[in-house]
Amino acid sequence: MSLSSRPLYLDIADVIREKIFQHQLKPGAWINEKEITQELEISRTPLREAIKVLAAEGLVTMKLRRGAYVTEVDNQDLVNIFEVISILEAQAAFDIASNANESELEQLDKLHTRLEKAAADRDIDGFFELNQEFHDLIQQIAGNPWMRKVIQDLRQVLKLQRKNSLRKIGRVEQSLLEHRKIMSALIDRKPEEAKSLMKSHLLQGQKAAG
Amino acid sequence: MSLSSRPLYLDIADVIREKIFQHQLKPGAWINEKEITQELEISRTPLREAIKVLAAEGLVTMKLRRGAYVTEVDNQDLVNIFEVISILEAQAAFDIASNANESELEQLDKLHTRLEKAAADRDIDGFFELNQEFHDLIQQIAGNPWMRKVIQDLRQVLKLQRKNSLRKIGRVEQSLLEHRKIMSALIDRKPEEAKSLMKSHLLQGQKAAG
DNA sequence: ATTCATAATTATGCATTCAAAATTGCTATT
DNA sequence: AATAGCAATTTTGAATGCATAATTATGAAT
Repeated sequence: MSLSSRPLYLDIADVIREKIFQHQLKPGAWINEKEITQELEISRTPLREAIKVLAAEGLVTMKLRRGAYVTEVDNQDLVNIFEVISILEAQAAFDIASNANESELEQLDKLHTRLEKAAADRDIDGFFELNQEFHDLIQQIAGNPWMRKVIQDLRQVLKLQRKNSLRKIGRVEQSLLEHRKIMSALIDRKPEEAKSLMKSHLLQGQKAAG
Repeated sequence: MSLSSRPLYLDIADVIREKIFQHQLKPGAWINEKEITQELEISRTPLREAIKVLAAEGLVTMKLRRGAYVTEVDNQDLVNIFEVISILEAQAAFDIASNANESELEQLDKLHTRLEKAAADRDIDGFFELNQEFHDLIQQIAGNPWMRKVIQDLRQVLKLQRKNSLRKIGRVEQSLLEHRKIMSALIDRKPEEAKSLMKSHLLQGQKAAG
């Protein structure tokens, strides 16, 4: 075998990450190495390397001599993480309003249209996915890969907590409204407005989650 | 033995991290596993786990089937990293000016005094260390551990590039001047001023480095 | 001497093994 | 029946072993 194009531990990290997001492994749960090695038919070596990667991402927490546990985030963590994300994404929105070219704005607008459709269809899961995509596209266009990585990692940690704010009644509509305003500010090239709209949009999301 | 209070791979990560910062391992250099295992008299297993931790921190870069290399940061990386740091630290300064208590401000002031002394003594290395401490204390007091972690990781990556801006003539004095102003803004409880001073302070540092 | 092909060496990725610590289960005592 | 102490089991942390890919060395042909 082993003509794989990427090392096994990365694939394993992906599998575990998914298990965590699907809540097959819930926050606080112990990660049973033996069980996973048997299920995936691998040895403990790449599994343990994968766990270290997830620990660095903040998804799991290592305890000395007692293995790895899915990270539990409390309300204070949510507040703190949202603070970082909102500051950075607000800046990204500012940068895009200032510097993005037309085709980039068009990409955003297209994605936004799909977001509108998902909302109209009451497709909450689809909306959630597209929402993530939207925010990541903003990072992509803003063009700071380090910022993007920081936000991706933090958004992952947010996903640990499944009381997805979008499930609150009215939140999808509210969120969409905010998105529309942000899009307008970007297209109209109003950096300061885009920035403050994005910031309050994210802080709204936090309030809805908390 | 092995009545150690922390797992071996963390110690090993520390050793390699130091080697990187001391430029014993220079950016772009291949990390020779065998050499390190022999030098530290350990096996490859914890070493490889340590390398994964460093990779997650951004200090080393893995290449499939050809091992790990010390990360090389180019000028664009510097710009991007400084952007993230400056945005976040500016916010932290804002928060401190708004919310820190007297004893916290005193701690900062004390550290600042030591910074002044190092500068007066022309102790550039000491100044560098204390400067790091100062910025980290700000994070500590601002009280957002997620933000602190993000900044710590990014600052580490900055340290890869040794053309330490403080070695430029006049930069220590300039930096000190900026610090003084920041301290004043904090003590005078002027959040907006602290924020913008901190931001320009960090962007100055970037310019000096670039 | 240079280049190409091939053999030898080395390094990586992963599996297996081993030792020490932690957990669980059992027995004896009250 | 509850608990303390000890034995058995499980699990973690780390070392060793092995297969394959990558690199280097060797040598033949031009």
